[in-house]
Amino acid sequence: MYSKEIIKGTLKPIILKLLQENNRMYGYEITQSVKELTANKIQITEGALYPLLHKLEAEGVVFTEKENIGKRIRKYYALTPRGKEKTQELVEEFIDFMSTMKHIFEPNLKPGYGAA
Amino acid sequence: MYSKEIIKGTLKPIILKLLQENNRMYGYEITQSVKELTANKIQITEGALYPLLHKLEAEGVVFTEKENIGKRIRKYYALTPRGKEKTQELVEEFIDFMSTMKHIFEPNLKPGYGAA
DNA sequence: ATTAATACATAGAAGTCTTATGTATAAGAA
DNA sequence: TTCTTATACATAAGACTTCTATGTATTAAT
Repeated sequence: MYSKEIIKGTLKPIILKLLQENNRMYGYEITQSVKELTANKIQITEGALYPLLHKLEAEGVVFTEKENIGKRIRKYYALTPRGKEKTQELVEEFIDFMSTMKHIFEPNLKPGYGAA
Repeated sequence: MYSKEIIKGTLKPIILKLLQENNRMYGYEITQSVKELTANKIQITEGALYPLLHKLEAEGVVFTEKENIGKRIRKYYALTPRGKEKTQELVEEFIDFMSTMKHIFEPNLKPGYGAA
């Protein structure tokens, strides 16, 4: 597990990137997906996830579909057309940002190496 | 300039990394250095920088030396021995974190490619 | 003479995420 | 069958980080 501070600011990009690749996902699925993808190094807490998903829905970035799984309700989230555009921009910005950070933290490597 | 949210959580790692490489730096120098290193994409605000430097000093991570430049006071910051250890850990964690993020955002690349 | 750059600092507000808590169903273990 | 764990949603209060705005003062440039 990474220290909390280091992860700040990455929640939204991660969620949107996952939705970009998976068409639709439900909250719990997102938490598990991130856990697996990061070998337990990042665990999204529900207290952070659900309010953010609600906010994204209110902003028109995602829309929801409810499904009944037995007696339980599952709420799927997917990107709206506008959400897809926003996500593409954010993902590109994030990749650029990581490239810049790499430049600071691994200055021995050639600039842009391994990045877009 | 990157959007504000994306930079969250990176201020401390960046500052400590710079101090690790430069022995000692003063506040304004840090802001300019980050500006140059990132081609104006990241500009550390003074309202974020100074309180953080003061906090790091209170925690024993950095110590200060004041110097008079003409009639102006310049306050240099440098890592304490303990600060050097902490910084090394944090820098390694950050590089690991970036590698994990790259794995999510550029899954077409081989894992660990270009990272430590 | 005025503006921009250098150089420090703090207060209040905004925003992000954590911790804690709550509800409820389904599956698996004892 | 009972208890625990996993699944699945949700919110409120607080901690923490960073921004915006403001303030002071010296030096360099126009």
